Amino acid sequence: MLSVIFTLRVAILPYSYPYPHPAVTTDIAVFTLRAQKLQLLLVKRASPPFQGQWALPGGFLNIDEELEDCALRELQEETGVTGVYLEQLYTFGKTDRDPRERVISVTYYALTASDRLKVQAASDAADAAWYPLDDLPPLAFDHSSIVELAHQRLVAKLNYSTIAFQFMPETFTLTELQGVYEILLNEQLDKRNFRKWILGLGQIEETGELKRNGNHRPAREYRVKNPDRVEIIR
Amino acid sequence: MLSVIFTLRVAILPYSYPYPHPAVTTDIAVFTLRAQKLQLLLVKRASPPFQGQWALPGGFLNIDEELEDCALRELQEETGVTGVYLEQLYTFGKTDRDPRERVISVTYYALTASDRLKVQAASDAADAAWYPLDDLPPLAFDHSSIVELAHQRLVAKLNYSTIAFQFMPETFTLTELQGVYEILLNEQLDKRNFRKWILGLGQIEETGELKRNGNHRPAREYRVKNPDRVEIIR
DNA sequence: TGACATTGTGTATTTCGCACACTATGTTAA
DNA sequence: TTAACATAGTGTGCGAAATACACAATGTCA
Repeated sequence: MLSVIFTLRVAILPYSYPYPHPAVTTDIAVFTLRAQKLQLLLVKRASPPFQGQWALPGGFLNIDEELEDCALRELQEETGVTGVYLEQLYTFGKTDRDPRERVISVTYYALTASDRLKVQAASDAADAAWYPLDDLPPLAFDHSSIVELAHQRLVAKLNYSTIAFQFMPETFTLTELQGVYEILLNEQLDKRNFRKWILGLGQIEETGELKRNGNHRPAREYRVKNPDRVEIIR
Repeated sequence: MLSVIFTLRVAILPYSYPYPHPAVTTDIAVFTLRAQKLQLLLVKRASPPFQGQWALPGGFLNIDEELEDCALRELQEETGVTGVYLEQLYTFGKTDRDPRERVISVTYYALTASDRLKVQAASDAADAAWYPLDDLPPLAFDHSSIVELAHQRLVAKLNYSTIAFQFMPETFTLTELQGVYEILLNEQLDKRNFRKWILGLGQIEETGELKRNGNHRPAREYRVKNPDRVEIIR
């Protein structure tokens, strides 16, 4: 009839709290802008559960590894992506979120400029690819909730921080920057008001160069004064 | 000379990831307003490490327990406090944050009205008490960082949510409510502007009663329309 | 019934967000 | 060389919201 096999593993652990411990993972929602769309980095799962389904990059925490290092390592191992802006998002721990065992996932979201990217599936995943956020495949586990929360956080932060600069290449024009905000906010912005506002923040400066891009007037190039910090504004 | 005793415990665990798992705890920063001050709920540790030192209430997650339930349970067990407003804060996981073993702490912060409180040290703690936030004793582990972050979050939320209502008793006067904001923001507010603003939010309503409180004109009583929800405003 | 202590109220000013249209300039092709 | 092109770059006016500011109203208590 039906055989139920229940696997018991014996582990020798140096701890002082003699009760079963949950597994801890990190999962990362990496966003970028490609082809005028907000896109999300996914990996195809190489093994069960959810084998063959798309999921966020992520994996188990090593016992002597910092949480953030784990997120960056998994990202690198599974997708080859490095050098992203990373921020902790939320910790998901529903008892039934993983069929194998109790798993607590500390989730992060990350942003990166599309010109920095070399995505390639690495050892731990069968495949890695960018998907437009408005056209995602079904995701494994509770990863849809993670993505939704990450997207909310990202949009909320546009209004009171310089987080959008994380999507920009080293130099850019004001028109390009405005385009980024328009994609993220999903609405058209007024050119004069946008420029007044963004320059008023005092977070970008002219490079002195002009960017030529077609048979028309070239645009001034700007750079972010503090590209590695996300500043709180207002 | 010096004996180093290294305890190894053998655990039989039904999991599929054959590597050592960290312990997972929750810690909770509970705030209330007492004696015109923002105060924090602390417990005195009954056992090592940091035995006898003050710490946030909290403890180990049961393997089949939801994270939030764990926070509420530990709070109840260690301090007797129940019925608070609870929100996830951040997950702390530095490899060296606990001398015993690797511990990932999912932290929460909580708010409660001072009239709801019956604090008493329960089984798991030697003592429990409120301390003014501006006069805290040294805290165990990395709990100072947790408190600092929780306080930041609380103050930030005052500006764009109705979180301050969580400190109010069932009915209150506008003067009392203004006092709460003044304590939390640590600045004086203009009475007319405050009333215009707070009534404009449409989140409180008159009870119809008057509150007598001395030899002077009584004040109208108000209640929160939705006391269990924290609304995002603006 | 009058002194007291706190409640409750309005207006003027400044600041910020938002709507709105034309001139400037480098490129390219005739 | 010059004129058409395509995008870059710029200022002002209006309404809403935030802020500054002072006195009349009311229940209590002696």
